[in-house]
Amino acid sequence: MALRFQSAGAPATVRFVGGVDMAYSRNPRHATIRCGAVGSHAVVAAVVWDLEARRCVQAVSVRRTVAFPYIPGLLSFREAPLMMAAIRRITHPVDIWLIDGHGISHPRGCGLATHIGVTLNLPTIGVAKSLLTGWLAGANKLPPADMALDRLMCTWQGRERLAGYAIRPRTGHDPLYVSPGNRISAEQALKTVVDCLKAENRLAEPIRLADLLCAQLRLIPPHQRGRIAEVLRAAVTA
DNA sequence: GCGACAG
DNA sequence: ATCTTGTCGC
Repeated sequence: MALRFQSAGAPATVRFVGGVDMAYSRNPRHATIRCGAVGSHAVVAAVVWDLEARRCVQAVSVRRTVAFPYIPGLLSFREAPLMMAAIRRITHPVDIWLIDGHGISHPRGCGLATHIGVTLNLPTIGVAKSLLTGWLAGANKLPPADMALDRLMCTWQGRERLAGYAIRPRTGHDPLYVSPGNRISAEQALKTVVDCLKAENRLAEPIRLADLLCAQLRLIPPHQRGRIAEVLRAAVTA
């Protein structure tokens, strides 16, 4: 099958939603390298969330040395290789992936979620916590404080278009920016993310779980395989 | 030239 | 993202 960069090819039903996130830690062998810098370590966590049973069915992690610096607009060069390594470790079926970053809401229409989706030919959704580019329809620049949901507009390749949606899962908190990564429409992407929200949290559950895992795993020395396995095992809900 | 800039 | 004390807001 040829690689596709489009909204077609979406999953017929969405039950198992994957979530991926990353965190950085220091390289134990090179105390001089700052955390997050090239040469430091990165921890990736990937989880599978069962929307029907409302539980986590699998959790994996990958740890690697960071090879590319952070450059706004080029995040996928830094994080996509590691996230894809974690995704490949998942054995449980996954209908669609939630990626911590933007999809087509990107200066060139190709954010982290799009990059991963196209490369692996998987349905992906970008779920970002802040804006990289673009604006909200109706607003000039900043999201209105009382906004519940609004269209996210973006311009790339000289054309203005709907990039996704901004939603506010918790009133008073910052919005979440949802845009298609690959093989899904903006509307389907929005619905999927909303379905993954828990009333008490700002983040969609699959990404929140991956977030939590990373926060714990980054504090564990890489050689302590037992402790890492223990944390991953505890993340899977009975 | 100036400011903005996912994680 | 990560490093960090006190501090602003609900």
